[in-house]
Amino acid sequence: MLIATWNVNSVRTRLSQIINWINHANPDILCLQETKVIDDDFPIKPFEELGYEVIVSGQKSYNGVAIISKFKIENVSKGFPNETLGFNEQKRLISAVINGLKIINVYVPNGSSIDSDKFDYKIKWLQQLSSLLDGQVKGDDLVCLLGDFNIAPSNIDIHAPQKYEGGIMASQIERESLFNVIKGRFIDSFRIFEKDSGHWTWWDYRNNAFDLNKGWRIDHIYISKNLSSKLKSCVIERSQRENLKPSDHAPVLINLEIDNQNEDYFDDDDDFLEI
DNA sequence: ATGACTAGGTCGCCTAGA
Repeated sequence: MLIATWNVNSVRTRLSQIINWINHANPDILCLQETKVIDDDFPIKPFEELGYEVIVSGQKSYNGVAIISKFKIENVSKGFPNETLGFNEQKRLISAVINGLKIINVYVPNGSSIDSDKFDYKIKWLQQLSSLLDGQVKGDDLVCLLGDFNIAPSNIDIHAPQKYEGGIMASQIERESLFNVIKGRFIDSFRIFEKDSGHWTWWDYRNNAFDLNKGWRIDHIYISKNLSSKLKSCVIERSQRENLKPSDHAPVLINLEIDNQNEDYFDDDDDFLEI
């Protein structure tokens, strides 16, 4: 099963690029962030015509997340469970169960700068996410937590770590907050296959950053530890950043060797007959 | 670097992104 995440920076502006990439990469599940559109205006039809189901949680101008799936989407949840804490006005979280796998698609706040109110919001948002996982994810659950985290987990995830040390997306408090979300429950899919620096998922639109390959790795696909033996690959689809009028982020894609539940049942029958 | 790009909203500048 191919699972992808992509901050598209407006689903309507990027629609043809997204459709082209789906036709090229053929993901089973595609999680989008920064859709920048209210639910009624989300272009669902082009995805349905390709055989996908779509769930969305969006707002005007900013934020917005969506899950696009070839398989049946169940147990849909939008935002955090406690509506009274004020973390659901910005549409940054959508989750569902697909083929028995819990998919949690996040668009973590950027935080602006570390001395801003937005930074406080980012840290508190991550605490909410950690609490959500504490409350809802049990030891044997199969979980994929993916999206735009707006945090480089370590210095090797930044093209010039010394320049950005302690700053937004690189600060210790953000990394600790992310660690507290992950804390032994998940593995970073990309780092299973690539230990070196020089691999980015985001390049600033400014200063010719992509041509100079001055990027950051801030989009991540975390899988629960019980899925580690199923993980076959994790790649950054860097070529999408070369598109005309691209998103500033590239998609990230994993291959998890788990099948449609119905197919599993057939496989089990075959095994039984052979015995 | 009070900078640079890009998108969306209300409209010729603002917020926001990261």
